[in-house]
Amino acid sequence: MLDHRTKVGLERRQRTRRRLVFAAFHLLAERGLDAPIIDLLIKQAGLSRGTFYNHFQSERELFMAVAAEVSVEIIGSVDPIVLRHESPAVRMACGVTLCVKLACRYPVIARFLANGGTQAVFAGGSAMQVIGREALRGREQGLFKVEDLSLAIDLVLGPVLCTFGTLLQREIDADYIKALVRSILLALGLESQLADEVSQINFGEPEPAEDSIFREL
Amino acid sequence: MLDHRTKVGLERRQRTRRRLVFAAFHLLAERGLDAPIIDLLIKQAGLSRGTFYNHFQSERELFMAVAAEVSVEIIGSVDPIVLRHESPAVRMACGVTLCVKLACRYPVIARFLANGGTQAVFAGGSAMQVIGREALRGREQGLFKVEDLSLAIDLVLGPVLCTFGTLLQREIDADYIKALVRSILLALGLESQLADEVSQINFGEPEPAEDSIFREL
Amino acid sequence: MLDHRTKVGLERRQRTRRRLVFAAFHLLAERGLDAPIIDLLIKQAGLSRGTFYNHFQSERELFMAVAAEVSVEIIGSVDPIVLRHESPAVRMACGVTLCVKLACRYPVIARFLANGGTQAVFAGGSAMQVIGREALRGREQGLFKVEDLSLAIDLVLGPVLCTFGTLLQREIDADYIKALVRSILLALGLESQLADEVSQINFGEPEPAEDSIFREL
Amino acid sequence: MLDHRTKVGLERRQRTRRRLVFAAFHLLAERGLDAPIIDLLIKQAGLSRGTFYNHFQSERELFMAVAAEVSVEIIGSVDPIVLRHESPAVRMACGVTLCVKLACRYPVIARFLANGGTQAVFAGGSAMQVIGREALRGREQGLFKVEDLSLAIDLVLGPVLCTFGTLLQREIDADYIKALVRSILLALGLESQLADEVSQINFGEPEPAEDSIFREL
DNA sequence: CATGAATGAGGGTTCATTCAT
DNA sequence: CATGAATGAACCCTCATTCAT
Repeated sequence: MLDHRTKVGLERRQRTRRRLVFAAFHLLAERGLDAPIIDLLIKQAGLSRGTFYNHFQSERELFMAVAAEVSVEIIGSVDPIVLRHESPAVRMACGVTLCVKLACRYPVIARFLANGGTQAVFAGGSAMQVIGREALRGREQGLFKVEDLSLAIDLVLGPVLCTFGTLLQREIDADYIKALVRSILLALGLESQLADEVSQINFGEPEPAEDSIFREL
Repeated sequence: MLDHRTKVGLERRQRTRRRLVFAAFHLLAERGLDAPIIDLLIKQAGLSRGTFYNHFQSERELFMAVAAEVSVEIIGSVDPIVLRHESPAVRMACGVTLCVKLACRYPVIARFLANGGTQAVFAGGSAMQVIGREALRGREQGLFKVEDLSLAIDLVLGPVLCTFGTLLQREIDADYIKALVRSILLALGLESQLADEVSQINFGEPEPAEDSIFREL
Repeated sequence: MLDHRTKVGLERRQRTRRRLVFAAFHLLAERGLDAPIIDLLIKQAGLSRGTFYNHFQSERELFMAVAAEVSVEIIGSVDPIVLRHESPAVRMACGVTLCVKLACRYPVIARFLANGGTQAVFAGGSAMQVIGREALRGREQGLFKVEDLSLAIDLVLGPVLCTFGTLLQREIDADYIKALVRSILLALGLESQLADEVSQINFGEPEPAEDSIFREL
Repeated sequence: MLDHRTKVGLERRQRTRRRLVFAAFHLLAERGLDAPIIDLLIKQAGLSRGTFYNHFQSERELFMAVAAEVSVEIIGSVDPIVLRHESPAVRMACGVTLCVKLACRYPVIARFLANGGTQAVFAGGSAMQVIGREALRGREQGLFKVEDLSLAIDLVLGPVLCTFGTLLQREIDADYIKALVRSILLALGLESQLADEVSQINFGEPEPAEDSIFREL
């Protein structure tokens, strides 16, 4: 009996928290990471100030939660598909392709990360970890030639983040993405012919969760 | 007589404005582009609130002025040396190398651009123009293979901006820069062997003006 | 339970708002309608800056609220007594008499309206409506001879506002008011003998609410 | 020789001062008596800040100078014509008529006095003196019945100032002015028939000086 | 645990006035 | 006597956070 009440309460709490993170993500994407959002946030979420502070001790904490959630959901939409492949080169291509496709389908992601830049990526964290993982394996297998791991990450992350900026200003199509992927693989030192082949693979679509925070308001 | 007075006044005005831009640049780099800085700014510049608003109608206008000045001074320190070379590949290598070296010598530049990301680069403007110029020539000469101009720019700008973030966290040496340059040239589609050769050239040092805003406080 | 909490909150809010309007009215009367008053206002009301802006979006909005409240309270103190009479001439006499008496008892009213002049009266609004109402009826009954309604209003409002200025500089007694009333009625075209009679009526005293904003600080 | 130089200098000084008063008058009328005007003022007058402060010690002093000048010029445009008549009643009618006509021709006057209300009139000063003069004579000759001099002034000034407000909102014609004059005379206690006759007199037009500050910019 | 009224430090901006040239 | 760069007190307003109910 008490267990039940506790459980119901916890679920409700989680739902409320999610509503806040969802609304905050869209507001931060739209208005920038330093914009004041609490007033609008609680309005959009239909909650009171007090409730907000019951869930997050500060605005900063909210931002961290959003960045983490964005990170988790991107990885969650992309990595399971990436892991179906073996070769680090294919995996890297797959990851980049699906991330950009995801951002095309939900431009709010591009806006959030373009606005937030480094800050947002670092706060989220896991992106770098995943890129690093494949960069390392690729080097071990002699596919990639870049020695320095952090350089390898920059070579992937830099163009992808810039592409987010680009796709907010004009349509980008499958060919654009393929060219981007090919260039990134070349930058990492993959042989030209391999890069050509790998960048031509069709990786399907990213698969965000049903109730993803990326969905439109 | 009147000319003299006018001239003295104008010079004075220019000096004051420069003091403001100088101090603002360092503060924005340190505290982020959205941080409130006017209070500290006028304190550091040793000027009054009113003086600030005699020179800039708003904080935003100050930011634009700083971004423009940063852009002008970077280009001014780098482009004259870049233009001594002929080949677009060499020029691109030279430009990237000198920019990163400049940021190594004056990390405040890295901080400003890493913090400001896209915003700061766009506001300044000229960087993209210069990259675009060489990307175009390189393609015309069959050196680079990337069709889309904005993609080419992203492939250069992205890794460089990320490198600015990296050099704030740890030392990066000449080899790191060479590896970066080589990767960027590869990404643009330059032949592997050429990329190797070009990235080995020694481009000397950037030459910022004596009274550059980059100098330490 | 929830109703109770809501009700208590609302009452509290209303009390706070009233404190702000009250203090603002006295400050505006003392220092003029264009004077900066927020600092003193919140000090006198014992409230914080934020509270002020929770109740009024801007200083202008505060002024409008004060003007409206002044208008409502003057009408509320005077009109019920005016309406006990039938004849437009008597009503007009009654209204003018009671308004001037009210201003004599609470010179802060005179100060507010003398300072604010037209602006304050217009913003409040209702004064002109009430005067217009009686001017119209008086003309319909052939008592007043002034054709143009706005002229009729000016003939009443002008002298009364000037009288507010006068009573701030020297005492004015019942006879002064009677002379004023008589002159206004004559100006409107009332027959001389009637004007004499009507201006001799004793109209008692205005009856402001207990917690009127007119009361002294 | 020196006399000549001195004289030329003084004349220049007077012209400069006049330019300032002229521009200030129009700005104050347009933007209100509490509006900041110095920046625009010196711009419109084509003078420097320093020059302004060579002529007026403070903004307040400028305002006083403008109010005085307005007063002098109104009286100067109207009183010479008023004094052609003998009867206080006719003179009062003449003065009111010409003042209102003047404000119709130069609405900037109405704006200045409507905005400034009592303040502007008092600061200027002389209006009340002239009205008082005729009110007194009229009473001595048994034409007017109002005992209290300041009440008499209020009965004239009040409606006239209100009329200034009215003429800013809609056209007023000769009949409107005649009705206004008639009402004012009645208010002062003039016999009805006389009031009718006097208010029908055609008083011509006010005669402002060639270089009056009232002229359009 | 929810509510929303109240808080107040902190920010950007204005503008009358001064003063070195 | 003219100039206009510089001054700084004073102002309006925001918004993250607290806390009594």
